[in-house]
Amino acid sequence: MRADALRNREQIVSAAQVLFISHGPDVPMEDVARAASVGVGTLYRRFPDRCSLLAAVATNVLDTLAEKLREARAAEPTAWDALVHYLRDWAEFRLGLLHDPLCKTMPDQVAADADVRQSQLTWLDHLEELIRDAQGEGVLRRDVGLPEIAQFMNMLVLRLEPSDTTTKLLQVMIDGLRAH
Amino acid sequence: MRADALRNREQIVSAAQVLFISHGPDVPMEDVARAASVGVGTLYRRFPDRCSLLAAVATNVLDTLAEKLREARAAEPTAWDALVHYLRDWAEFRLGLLHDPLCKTMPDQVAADADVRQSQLTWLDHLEELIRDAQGEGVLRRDVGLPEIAQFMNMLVLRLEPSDTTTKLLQVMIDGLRAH
Amino acid sequence: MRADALRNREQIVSAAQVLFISHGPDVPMEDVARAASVGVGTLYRRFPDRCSLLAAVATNVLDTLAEKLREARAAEPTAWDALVHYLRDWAEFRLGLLHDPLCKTMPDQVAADADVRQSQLTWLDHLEELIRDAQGEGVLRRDVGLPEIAQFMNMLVLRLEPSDTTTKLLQVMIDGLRAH
Amino acid sequence: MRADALRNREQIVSAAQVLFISHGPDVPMEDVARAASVGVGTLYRRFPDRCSLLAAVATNVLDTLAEKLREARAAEPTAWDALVHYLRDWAEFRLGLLHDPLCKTMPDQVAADADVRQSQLTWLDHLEELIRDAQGEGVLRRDVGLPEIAQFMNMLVLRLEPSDTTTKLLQVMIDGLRAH
DNA sequence: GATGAATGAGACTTCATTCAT
DNA sequence: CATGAATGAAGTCTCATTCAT
Repeated sequence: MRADALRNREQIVSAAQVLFISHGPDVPMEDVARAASVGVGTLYRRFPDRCSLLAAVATNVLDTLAEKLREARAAEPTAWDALVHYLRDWAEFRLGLLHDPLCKTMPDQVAADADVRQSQLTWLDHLEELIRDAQGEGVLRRDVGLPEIAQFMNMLVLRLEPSDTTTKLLQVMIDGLRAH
Repeated sequence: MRADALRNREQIVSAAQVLFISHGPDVPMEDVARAASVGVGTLYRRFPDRCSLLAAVATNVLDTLAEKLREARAAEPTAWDALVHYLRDWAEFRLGLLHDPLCKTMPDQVAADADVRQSQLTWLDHLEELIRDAQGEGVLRRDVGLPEIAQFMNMLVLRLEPSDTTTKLLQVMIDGLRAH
Repeated sequence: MRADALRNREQIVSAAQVLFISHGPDVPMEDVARAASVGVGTLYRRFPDRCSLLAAVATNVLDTLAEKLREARAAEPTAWDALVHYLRDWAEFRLGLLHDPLCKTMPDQVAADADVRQSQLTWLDHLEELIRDAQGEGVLRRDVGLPEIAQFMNMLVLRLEPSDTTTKLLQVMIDGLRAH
Repeated sequence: MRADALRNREQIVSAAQVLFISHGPDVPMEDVARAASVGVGTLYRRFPDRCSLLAAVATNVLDTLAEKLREARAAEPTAWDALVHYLRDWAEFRLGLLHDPLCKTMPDQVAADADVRQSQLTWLDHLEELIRDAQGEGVLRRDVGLPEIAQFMNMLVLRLEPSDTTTKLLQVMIDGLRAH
C-alpha cells in the first residue's frame, strides 16, 4: 500500500472513530470524508460500505481495550489490583464515549468481521487469564468468571438480554449494596 | 376530544411504542401510521413531529415504571424487600426492550417535554421514599441515595456520563465482587 | 385511486414514454419527473424503481401495436392484405422511435412483468390468427409461422431511419414471404 | 511505440472487445483495465476517452467483417453464392455477439473516427462490388443495391438468439432478394 | 376531521477522469 | 512509462412533512 494511501486510511479510521463516537453510527459518510480531508470516493475505495468502516473502528477500539489491559497488569503487583485498575480504566474509557462503537446494536455484519472477531478473542483471552489469577489469589469470589465479568463490563455501557448470567450479576450487585 | 379521536391517539401511541422498541427511534412515520391503522395526516395532527410522539411514548413507559413501583411496595412486607423486588422487575422490563425509548440518546426536546418531566418526577419521588425507608430499616447501606440507585438502574440499560456518582457506584459493585 | 393521482400517473407514463424513446432507457429519473411536472418522490411512489416504469411504458407500446393490428384487419378485405398493411404500419411506427422501449435489451424483470406479458400475449394471439388466415388464403408461404414473422418484425426494429431504403427492404421481405 | 506499449495496446483492445460484447458499451473503464492486466492510467494514456476505445474496437470488428467477405468470395464460384455465403457468415457472427459494438447507438463520435470510417469504407466497397457482380449474373434482383443489403444486414444485428427461426428467416430474405 | 398524495432535501454509492508516486 | 489512488459530479432512492381532496 502506498504511503499516501496508508496515511489516508488512518485519517479516515480516526476521523470515523471520532464521529461515530460523537454523532452515532449514522453520521453521513460525507461528513466522515470531510473530517478526514478526503473525497467520498476515497472513503468508499477503502471501505466499500458503512459496515466495513464500522468494523475498522470497532477493531481499533477493541485493540485499545486490550492495550489498557496489558498496562494494568504491568502497573499492579497483584492480579486483583490489576483487575480493579482495569475496570476503572475501562469504565472511564467506555463511559467517555458518547456513542459506543461496540454497542449491541452493532450490525451482525460488523460483529462477524474477521478482524473484529480476532481482536475480540485476543482481548477476552487476556481478560480470562487475569480473572483466573485473581481467583488464585483468593480475593476474587469464585462464583463469577469471564462471562459474568465481561457482561458486568458491558452492562456499564449497553443493553443486555435477560439471562441466568444477568440474574447472577444482579445478585452480586445487590450484595454490594447491602450494609455490612 | 371526540371518542374516535381519542381512540386514534391511543392506537398511535401504542403502535409507536411497539415500533420504537422493536425498530428503534428512527422508524418511518408512515410505518407507525400504518401500524396504528391511521393515515400519516392523522398522526401528524396529533403529534406535530417525531419528538412529540417520542415524548408520548416515554411518558407511557415512565408511568409503567411508577406503577411497578407501587406494586412492589404492596407485595412486600419491608422497604428493602420491595426495593429488591422492584429492581428485579425493572431489570426484567428494561432489559426486555430491544430499543429503549428512555435511552440517553433521547433528544433533549423529548426530555424537556412537560409530560415526560412530570411522569419522571412522580416516579423518582416514590423511589426516593422507598430508599429512605429501606435505609431506615438499616438494611440498605447509607452511603448511597436516590442518585446512585437511579443511575445504577440506568446503567443496566444505557450509557452514562463519568461522574462522582459513577465512581461510587463502581466501588459498590467492586465490593460486591469481593469474596467474603 | 384519487383523480389527481391518476392524472399524475398518466402524465408520468406518457412523459417517460417520450423520454425513453428519445433518450434511451437510462434517462435520469429526475428528468422524467420534471417532464411529468411532478416531484421525484411522486414518481417513486407510483413506480418503485426504473424497471416498473419501463414495464408500464412497454405495456403501453404493446397495446398500441395490438390496436394497429385490429385496425389493419378492419381496413383490408383479405388476411394477406391485412398482414402487409400491418407490417407497413408497424415499420412506420417502430422506426419512428429513436430508442425502442421493447428492444431486446429490455431487462428480464421488465419482460417478466405481469402486465407486459399479458399485453404481449394478447397481441401475439391476434397476430398468430392473422398469419393462419393468410396461410389459409394460400398467399403466405407455409414454412414460416408466428416465430418467424415476429422475429422479422423485431429485425425491423433495430434503429434504422425510415427511408426509401427501408421501404424497399420491407418489400423484399414481403416478396420473400409469398408462397411460390 | 515500444514493444511493451504495443503489447499493452493490443491487450486493451482485445479485452475491451470482449467486455463491450459481453457487458455492453458502459462497462466501467476500470474493469477493462483489469481485464487487460493494466492500470487505468495506462488505458487512458492509450485511449484518452471511452469513445476512442470504442472506435478501436469497432475498427477491429469491421476489419473482421471485411476479412470474412474476402473469404466468402474465395470459397464460392459465383458472386451470388458468395453473397449468400457471406450473409450466413455475417448472421452467425453478429448474432453471436451479446452486445454489438457496431450498433446504431454507437455515439456519433465513434462513427466519425477516421479509422472507423476507413475500415467501413473498405468493407462497403468490397460489398458493393460483390452486389454488382451478383446482379451482373442475373440472380440478384436489380431494384436493391448496397444501401438495402447493408441495411438488411444491420437488421439481422438486432439481438436475436441464433436459432432455427433465424435461419428460416434468413432464407426468406434470400428468397426475396432473388430476381423473378 | 381523516386520508394519503406530493414534495424535495439529503443520504448513499458509482465511476470517468486526473494526477501523485 | 506504468500504476492505482483521489476526486467529485451525478444518479438512485428514502422519508419527514405539508397540503389537496
